[in-house]
Amino acid sequence: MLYPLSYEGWASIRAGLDDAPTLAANRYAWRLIAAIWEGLVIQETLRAALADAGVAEGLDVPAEIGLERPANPDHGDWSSNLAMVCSKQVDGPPRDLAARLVERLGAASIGHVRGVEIAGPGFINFRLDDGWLHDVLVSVHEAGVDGYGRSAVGAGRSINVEYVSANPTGPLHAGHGRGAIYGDAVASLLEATGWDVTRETYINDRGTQMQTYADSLTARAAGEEPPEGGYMGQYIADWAAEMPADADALEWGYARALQDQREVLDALGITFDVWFSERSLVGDGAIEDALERLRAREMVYEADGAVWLRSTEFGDDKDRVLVRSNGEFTYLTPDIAYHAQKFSRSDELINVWGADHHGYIARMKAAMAALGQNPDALDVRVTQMVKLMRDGEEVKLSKRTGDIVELRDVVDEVGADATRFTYLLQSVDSQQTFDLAHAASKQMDNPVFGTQYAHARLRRIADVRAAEVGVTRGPIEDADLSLLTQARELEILRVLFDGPGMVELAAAERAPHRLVQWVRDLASAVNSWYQDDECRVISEGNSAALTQARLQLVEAARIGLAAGLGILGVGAPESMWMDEAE
RNA sequence: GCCUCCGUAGCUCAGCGGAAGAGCACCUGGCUUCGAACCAGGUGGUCGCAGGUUCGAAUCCUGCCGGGGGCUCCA
Repeated sequence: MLYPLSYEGWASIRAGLDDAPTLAANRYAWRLIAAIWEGLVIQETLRAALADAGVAEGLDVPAEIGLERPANPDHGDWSSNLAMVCSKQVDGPPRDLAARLVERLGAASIGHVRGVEIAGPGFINFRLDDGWLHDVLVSVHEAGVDGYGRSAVGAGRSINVEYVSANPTGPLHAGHGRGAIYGDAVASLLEATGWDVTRETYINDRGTQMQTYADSLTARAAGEEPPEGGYMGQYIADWAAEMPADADALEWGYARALQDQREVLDALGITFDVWFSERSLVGDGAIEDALERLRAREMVYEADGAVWLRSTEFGDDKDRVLVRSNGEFTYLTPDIAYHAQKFSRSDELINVWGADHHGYIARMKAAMAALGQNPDALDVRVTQMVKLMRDGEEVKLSKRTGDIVELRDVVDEVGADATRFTYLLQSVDSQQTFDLAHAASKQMDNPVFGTQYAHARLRRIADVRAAEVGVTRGPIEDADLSLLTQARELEILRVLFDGPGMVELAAAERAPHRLVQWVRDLASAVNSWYQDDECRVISEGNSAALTQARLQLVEAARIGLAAGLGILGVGAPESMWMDEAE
């Protein structure tokens, strides 16, 4: 590993590992070791130093010492709130405690730290030399596109991510798209952090809506209007025209709808490990088994000729019917069996549902609790609605479905990468306005374009421009990275430092938009750097060593963009010339 | 009525316990130089309102106001 660790807290590592009074320092020593192992070490070095200072000051040091990179450069490179958090433990204002801590810190020599100061209500601000950022560059190279941002925090745990789960009675619409791409990105984030992930979708291929769908197809095939309450979209007529005269309308229509859905999902790069058929639960008696388990636990009762689940005992508003008085299951019952089955395959479950299913969460969690499962191991994520716009006007109609916009139309109009990226731009907690024209735009005001463009620019420098002047990037060990001193060069490295933490955060929060935000930040840093004459990679005024150092930076930034986009399922193009893109 | 999401710059939205942000729009400036499909600078905000918790609240809690969604022996 490439970190010349000058922090003398190493002494405390050796001395303190079995020294009970310095348990806190001990904990930080181990964290420091782990950080060195993972390559990004500066944060834990500072934490270990702060922990030592705190322990020496007699403080009960918190398990997670607050340490962040302030947005305002006046506040230094790193900033800690330790003195404020611990001020209750001692007499006097936080700034005084901070002063004592800083004094103790000064005694140690901490790698890359040039100065420590107290600011505001008691922040301890560290100023570092640029070397810590050059270390970042090396670690990015070592990780590469396939390793950068990835970690093992979820290792050893399995998780099932269920998304899309649409009725096989027609095409997917734009609302499905949000859940589909969100679920897929969450699955990728969890994979990137070491989880054993199953991507799964549930097919509601049983029940009354299938018969309604079949009746609608049959009616259209006979040249009639669909029955009352039937499916009215133009696609029904189109598909009916394709349907062979002797086909079973339900089975044929089922296959047709599934094929249609699969095509769009394929176009978006979404593939499932498991397509779970609701019917299969009937075949293997899983529904009856689940009911039996609930009965055995005395979680059901009969009333008014129906079978009820005591879901109110687990926080639901009301008890829920499992078997109607006419003897049929409600929608809930097979779904309970399905979730129980998923729990037999994975440690944890994530469901991605549309906002209209929000009210369903409490009863499903209650059902899991009634079965003896931990309801907290079922994480239901709800995606708020999407409104489609084009040039400021709402788009409501689709060619085939009549009343809703098909996902296929979105992909056809803006392309798969832009569709994915645009859906992922915002938190799924907020309603989204998806402007089709904007998402397809080939200008910097479109974040998709700006990000991919940044990657293409880097490729152009590294592959084309360097070759034109007969330069190739050598081994990073031979590069003098200390030549990278320009503000915009260092800014790229700062953003690259944040990447792995952002992936971890985005995975933990199931919030891909956090990673999107980071990728945009990196692209923005790259695009600014690119236009800066002081940062030119290929230039007559540059020494060979400077060119080499900058080529290493180009590759690191490229790795960051490609890895981030890769986890999001968005392409990192080598070129974006219009004629090549079309 | 109950549950839930949202309310931050003119617009679209991040930030969700630590020292108010981005893009667009608007104003100004920059192409004989790695792609100006670009870049830089500037204007612009009592973070819906009122209490509370905290050394510290856009961020947590409570109540209200405004908007979306849901409350079915539908799926």
